[in-house]
Amino acid sequence: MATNAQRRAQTRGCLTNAARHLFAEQGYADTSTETILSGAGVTRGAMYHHFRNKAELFEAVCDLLSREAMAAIEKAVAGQRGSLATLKAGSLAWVDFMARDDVRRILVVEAPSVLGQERWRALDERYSFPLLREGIREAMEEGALHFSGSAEGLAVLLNGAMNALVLNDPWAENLPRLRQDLLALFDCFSGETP
Amino acid sequence: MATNAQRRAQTRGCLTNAARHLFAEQGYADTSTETILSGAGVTRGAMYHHFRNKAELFEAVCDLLSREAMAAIEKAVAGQRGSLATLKAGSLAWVDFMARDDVRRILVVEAPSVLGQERWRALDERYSFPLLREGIREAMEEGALHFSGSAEGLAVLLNGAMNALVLNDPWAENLPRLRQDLLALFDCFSGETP
DNA sequence: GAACAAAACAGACAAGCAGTCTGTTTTGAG
DNA sequence: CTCAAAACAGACTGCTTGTCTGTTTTGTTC
Repeated sequence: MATNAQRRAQTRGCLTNAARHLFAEQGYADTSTETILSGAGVTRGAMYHHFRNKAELFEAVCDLLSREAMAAIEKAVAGQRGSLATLKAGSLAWVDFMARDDVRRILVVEAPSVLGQERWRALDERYSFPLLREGIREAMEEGALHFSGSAEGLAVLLNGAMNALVLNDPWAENLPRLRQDLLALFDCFSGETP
Repeated sequence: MATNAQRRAQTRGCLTNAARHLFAEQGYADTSTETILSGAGVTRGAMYHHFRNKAELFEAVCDLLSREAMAAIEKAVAGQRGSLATLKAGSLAWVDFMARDDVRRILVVEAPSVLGQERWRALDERYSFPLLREGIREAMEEGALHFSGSAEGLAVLLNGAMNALVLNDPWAENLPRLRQDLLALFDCFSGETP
């Protein structure tokens, strides 16, 4: 007594939910589809009806996490005034979300390899990257940010810097210090001489 | 009529050489050990005598490429005068080396996932990262670089920025522009107002 | 240089895995 | 009510990795 759309959402939800936890714990390669199936209470046939292969299920998990990241950023940005403050708040929210063990493992460590460079890039382009790029562009146009290169280029560089911040700190022990360093980096563009 | 050391070097060399090309072409997961074995002209027993598993062979390839990267950096740095110029030249050499299709695929895209975050970090720490960190420290001490955060932190951020530069440009089509943006980023710390 | 040990190698083998395939049940449309 | 399509079930297959036992080659010691 369920509509097809409901059945679909239910099955896919169970799968992505079970998969996100298992991928986060054991990584993509060490998580067998069998385990996901029994964790989700779904059969093989059902899974391959909804996803072409294991990698596509992984991508669905990435989409899920990316949407959660967006929500976290938008929440952090909501109360901010001024393009630079907004940019900083959004960036810190992104870093804090990505630094979570499960998120980091899936979106930062495994995703490039599992999805391949292009699909990984497309994922970023679909979610957080435009936010960062437009935030930078806006701040530059308002004169709150000075950079002699392109806004797009600066966005790529800062995006990578934040990624590294997360990746170079396996247990988030240095996170507070690195967050400060990131803010210091932003200040280098805002006209404040250190 | 070969010494054990020679036999060892020969077999390991054949394996890492075959593996580096195959991993670069098809990625880690899609390259079977069978293919590597026949490509290297080595048997299964020999391979597992020298490497505990496939991942350890991959790590040997990473070490090989990292050493080549070091050589490229040291060559580029050789004729430079001044800590900032040295830092810039070394960084660009690193970027150019990493932007190579084979190197990027193995060291940037696949390595974090295959080695795991910690071993990947250890790899960086063993090779290029100390060079970058010490270059930055030196430039800061000489007053050629100004940054209100820590040298270590700035090294992490810049390292990530360069990584992203490579990763966000799948076919190196924007590399010249992004190289310029990277130099512009360095200038933000060198006291030059854009 | 013979005998013994250790390193290097060979290749058959087993367990596990991803994806396929055929058949069944459930929903939707007319 | 009927037929088509979506959703699901589960057996099955070919491939892959790592292991295991045995063989060859090198090194060492007397």
